Amino acid sequence: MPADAARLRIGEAAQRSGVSTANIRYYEKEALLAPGPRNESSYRLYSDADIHQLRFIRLCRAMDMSLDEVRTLLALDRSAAGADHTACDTLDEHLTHVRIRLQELKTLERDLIALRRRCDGTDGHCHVIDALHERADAEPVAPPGPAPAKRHV
Amino acid sequence: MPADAARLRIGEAAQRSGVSTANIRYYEKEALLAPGPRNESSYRLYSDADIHQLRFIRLCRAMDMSLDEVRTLLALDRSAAGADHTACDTLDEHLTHVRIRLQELKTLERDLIALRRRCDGTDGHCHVIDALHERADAEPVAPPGPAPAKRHV
DNA sequence: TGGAATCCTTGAAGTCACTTGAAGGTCAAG
DNA sequence: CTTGACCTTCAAGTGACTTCAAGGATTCCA
Repeated sequence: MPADAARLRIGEAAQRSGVSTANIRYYEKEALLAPGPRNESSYRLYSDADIHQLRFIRLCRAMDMSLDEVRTLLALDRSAAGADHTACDTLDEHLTHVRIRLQELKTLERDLIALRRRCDGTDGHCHVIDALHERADAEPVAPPGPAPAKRHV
Repeated sequence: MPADAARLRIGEAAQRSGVSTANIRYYEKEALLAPGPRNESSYRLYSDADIHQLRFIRLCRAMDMSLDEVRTLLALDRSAAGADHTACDTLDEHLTHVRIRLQELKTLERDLIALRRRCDGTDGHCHVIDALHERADAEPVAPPGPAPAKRHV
């Protein structure tokens, strides 16, 4: 047995993982972290491996993955992954989401800058709202298509 | 009186504005659209001005403004705006949000690409999860600071 | 005239990833 | 012996919606 794994209570686990105590409990409820041992007062106890897993989840979330995507990765991890490329597929899909969102935001930034300029006009007045009204009339309504599909990014 | 404003029922209002019927009712509940007249069967009826306002809201939402920001703009619009620059301030704040988010997503994209490369490795195996594990250990936990503050973008 | 399809109404609950709150048990220090 | 920091549970709140259930209105076709 390696140096006895110190069992931490949820507060310190939170500090070391960067995941709040409430959030840790939430992840347990959502089956992203298996329920572990408790002490005689029903306090949850966490091992280094648990801390690592929490940090893993936090990292994935920082990359804007959904909890479902994280669940997929964790499951792959447990069940002898490496052979197939499911993790890659998950990642590729996610990368696609991020890129689409990036494009949208870039367009958005341009739009907002254009809008903003209406305020610095020659007459010292703010025409931002006027501009929005003009565009509300000009904007085409989504063509036939069945709504642009929601993403989680 | 100008050419009698045709009063549309919610379905056609939805089609012309690009806002779903359920969403139109939601906006009414959230006071983004004042409750208008009904016909003898309690069907909501919408004017061209209502359609315009719905498109205005949709445009703002497409720009990732929160309903609160949109409410601010609508209120300014009603109450003789133009004199002051509150709309501009709202817009500037929003632009800042968008730019921060843009930076985050760019970093994210780089990270994901780096991660993805672990799959095309020389040994034909997928090391994406390995890479995530390494980073979970390496990542510093947030310093003292009081959490990074939530944004709505 | 009957009946099916399509529209409209309401209110309630579901979504996602959490956070916040209430009400209480446990434990160490002063 | 009390204070305060920690832990427990369950419930409800957040934003911006969507979806569901149950029923009334309208319209079309045979």
